[in-house]
Amino acid sequence: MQDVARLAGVHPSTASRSLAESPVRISAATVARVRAAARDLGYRPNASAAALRTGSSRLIGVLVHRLTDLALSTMYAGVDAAATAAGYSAVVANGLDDPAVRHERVDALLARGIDGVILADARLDDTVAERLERLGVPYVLAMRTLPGHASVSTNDVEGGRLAARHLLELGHRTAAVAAGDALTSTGRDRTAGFRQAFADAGLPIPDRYVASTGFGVAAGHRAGELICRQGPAPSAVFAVDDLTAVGVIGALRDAGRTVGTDVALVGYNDVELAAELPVPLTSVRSDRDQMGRLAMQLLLDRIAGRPVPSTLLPPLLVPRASTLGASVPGASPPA
Amino acid sequence: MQDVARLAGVHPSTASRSLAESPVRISAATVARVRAAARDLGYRPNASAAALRTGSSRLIGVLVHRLTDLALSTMYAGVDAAATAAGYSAVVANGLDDPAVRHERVDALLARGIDGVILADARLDDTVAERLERLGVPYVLAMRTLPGHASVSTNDVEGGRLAARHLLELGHRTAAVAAGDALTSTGRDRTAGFRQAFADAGLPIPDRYVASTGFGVAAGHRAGELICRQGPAPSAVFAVDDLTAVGVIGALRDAGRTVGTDVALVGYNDVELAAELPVPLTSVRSDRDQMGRLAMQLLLDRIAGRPVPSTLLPPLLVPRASTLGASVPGASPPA
DNA sequence: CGACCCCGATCCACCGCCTCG
DNA sequence: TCGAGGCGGTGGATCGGGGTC
Repeated sequence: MQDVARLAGVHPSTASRSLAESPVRISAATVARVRAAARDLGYRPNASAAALRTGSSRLIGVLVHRLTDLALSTMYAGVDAAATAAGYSAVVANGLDDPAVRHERVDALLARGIDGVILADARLDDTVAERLERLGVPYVLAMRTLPGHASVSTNDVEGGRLAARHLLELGHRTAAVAAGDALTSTGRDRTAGFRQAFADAGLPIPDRYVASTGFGVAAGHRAGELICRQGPAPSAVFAVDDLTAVGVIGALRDAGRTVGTDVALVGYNDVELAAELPVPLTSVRSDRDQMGRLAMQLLLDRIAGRPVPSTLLPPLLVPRASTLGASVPGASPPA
Repeated sequence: MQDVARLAGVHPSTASRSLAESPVRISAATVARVRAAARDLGYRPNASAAALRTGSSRLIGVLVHRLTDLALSTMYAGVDAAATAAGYSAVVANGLDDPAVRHERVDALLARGIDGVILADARLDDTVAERLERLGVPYVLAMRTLPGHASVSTNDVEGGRLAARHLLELGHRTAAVAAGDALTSTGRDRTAGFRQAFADAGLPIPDRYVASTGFGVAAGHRAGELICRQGPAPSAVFAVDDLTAVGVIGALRDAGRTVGTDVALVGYNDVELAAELPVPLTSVRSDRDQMGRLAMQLLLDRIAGRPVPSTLLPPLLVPRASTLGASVPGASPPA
């Protein structure tokens, strides 16, 4: 800054003002001169100094349970894009769904002086959101919701219903659910919407067909195994997450059943690979890029002290061969 | 700090030194008293102030092309674990394989005063690594290599050879390659190792069977389409990345061919979902968690001014049904 | 012609921590 | 163990010069 000021022939504070987004009380000529000098010198403001002085680090924290979850990493891409555009940088922390780890990671973020947090790993049984609230740290939930906290998510109850109606229309009368984690809104709401639609059709789904083994490939495999062990075998399975669905595919395969032929399968999120599987996977699409961008936008609003509303993004069913190709025993095909 | 010092009944500078990792010239009793006071007050040192004063932000940057690449997100998990253990935080930046974007993101990282960079998106045609070198910013390459720069990666030439030998042993005499991005070491080396092994067996692979369409599901689909357009159809395909392999599966399916039955397919990285596909995918395993941890370790060494060696991790072939189940036209099955 | 005002630039104290003397 | 200075920006307070009535 000293150097820039010297080169431009002005006082450092004048240089500082000239470099601000919208310089005030500085002549256009001076601004131009200073900016040219800054460019020539390759000047880069020291973020630590600015943060110390202003009290704002322009750093935000993003808490996820695992970044290897495809749905989360695509959501994060949206956060990153919006954050970068607003001059913020994002620090991601893996919470691993362990309460102790999550609080530790939040501690580390707070010590960094982050301006706000995007909580993408909210759980019904934990207190990270409450703690942020109590500490007065701006935060917004993404992907998962929690009553009383602002969030951006897909309308998961509706998404579950969409999956169910699709299967019902195809003539299915029994279905199982790989329900993810029962302590997350995503697992709970998608499952609830699905079961509700079946119940509304007079075909309630017994609890033993609902396997809450968690999210991810391995968890999906376990869910598939549990479901296969129940008799009689359902003609359809709803997995509340696409990678979980892939695990289900593996377990069904091991049990000698073929998805898309003798079992229908619906996933959730519509990640890119769903369409490329040997039997393309029917999935409920969520707009995760939008979710991430919106979450960042809301966080900026909260940081600015504006009140923020929760937002529900609409889900969209994308039918593919994993349901369209499956036969429905004991039912006539739809018109 | 003032508060902590007051509560402990000492001078702020004494408190500061008591809170240091290994306090010097302070009595044990004082250290204990100060630390107790800090704990009671929930004292959190201001990272910006410390960074400004010491010149070290304890922040590192990680450059990836996309975090939605499963291989990279698992690698990042290793980086994150090692960084956290060492008291560092990682800022991830998506470079999107666009040179301009990458340099911009590096600019942003530098402005943050990051202590070092893990470059996981190195390309043969670009200059980010050179620039970091020139600027004197400590950095280490991960996943991809570049001649003359320290890196941690899988021995990709060997990995390609493993894939080829496996197919050769099964009796395949023709193969195509979904070769990823030709300007990355991962695409280039894996492909080179594979072709070399086929050439060594007297079965060189013509260029038209090598599709360098990039990484990822969509790129894999394009590669599969290109390969299908060539005649005669090869009995095996090697995709240099598992998600790319999934795209290949989709394209082959669209062309009426079935992986594991009439085409053998080998992927790379052995991501978790490979084993769960309807036809489990043979893949060359890379230890990406280890890769990330090691990269962080090497970066810390470089930050400390120690010279660092490049490291090659050994690949491991994991045979599954996508190759074991495929018939080999015109060849007798292996003994 | 003098008093006043306003705009552009400058001065300086300070953010919180670290470390030398 | 204490005291003080300074890391590098920031922004309120202040100053000065030129135009205006």
